[in-house]
Amino acid sequence: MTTSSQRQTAPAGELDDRVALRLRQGGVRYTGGRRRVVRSLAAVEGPMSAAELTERLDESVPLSSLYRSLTVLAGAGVLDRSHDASGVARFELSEWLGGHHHHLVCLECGAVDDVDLNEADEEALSTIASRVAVSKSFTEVGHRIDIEGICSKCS
Amino acid sequence: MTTSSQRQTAPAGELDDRVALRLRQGGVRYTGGRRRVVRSLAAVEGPMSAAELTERLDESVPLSSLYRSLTVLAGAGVLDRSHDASGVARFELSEWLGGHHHHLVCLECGAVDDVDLNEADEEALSTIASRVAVSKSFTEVGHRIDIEGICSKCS
DNA sequence: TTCCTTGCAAACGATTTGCATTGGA
DNA sequence: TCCAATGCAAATCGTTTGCAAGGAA
Repeated sequence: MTTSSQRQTAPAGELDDRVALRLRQGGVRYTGGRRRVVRSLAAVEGPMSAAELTERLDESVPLSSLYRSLTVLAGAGVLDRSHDASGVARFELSEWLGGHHHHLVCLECGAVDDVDLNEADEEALSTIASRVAVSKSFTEVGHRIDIEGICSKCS
Repeated sequence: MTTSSQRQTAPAGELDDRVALRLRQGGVRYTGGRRRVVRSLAAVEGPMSAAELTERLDESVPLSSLYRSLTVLAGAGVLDRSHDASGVARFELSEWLGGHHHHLVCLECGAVDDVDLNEADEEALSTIASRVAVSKSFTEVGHRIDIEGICSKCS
């Protein structure tokens, strides 16, 4: 359930500023607990579960509080929530913070790796996605390819 | 949580035969209950939850039995399990039975619609996916685009 | 003071499992 | 006959919520 990759990472301070602004606009505080959650997620690649997050946060945060932070952050659009193969919720920075990317999902160990496409591929994909959306009278908000298979560790 | 679309549907009998063979090879029986599940899923577009399935199966099947059927069928590779926005499991025929397709996910009502790509787009997408997989030493088993947005009913 | 946030414990809901019964090859 | 499949009820487990205490504006 670990992950690795490379991605353009903005300075930590700038990240905090952007999140703080967003939360303020939503009328909620950017408290220490929420800040720790955001920083933890910014430090890893791939979405994390609440359980994994508590391990990373040395100071033991009660799960209920953690879930509340995650819920608030997701509601404010700071985090994206998805679900792994076993249905457990996983969180990652939203695209406007963490960048647009896709997922490699290992069917063996469940690890999720982030990948960026080169510009040409990304554009080709976006074109396909928006064409489909239009043909179905669907208002596209985003798209993502999930590539399923077996990661190098498991094969 | 409903859905609509078009897709090549094989004759019901042939579907049963293919599933029966697969299950026999896996050493499990193709019982009446399992047959009803498979037929229900073949009759709709988009993945269904266990709860939705019980409604469709007039004869009231206990949830526990239904879940056992779904687990067996997914384990045998007859069904694919995914999860909706709230983490509830949804099942659909595996691609070798139901055909390769992609999903339009409505962020408002949660409906999932199936979409087929034209040959050219599908090939372009496959090429991108396999190129990514290779570059990450990942053994690709499959891929799918999820297009998120607002469906025509909700907008 | 006034709300928002946090802890703790209890409540929830989807899914799973133990066990006894039923049913098909 | 014999083992897989099924029902029912109880158990799990991730996640949510009620309520009282703590904190920031």
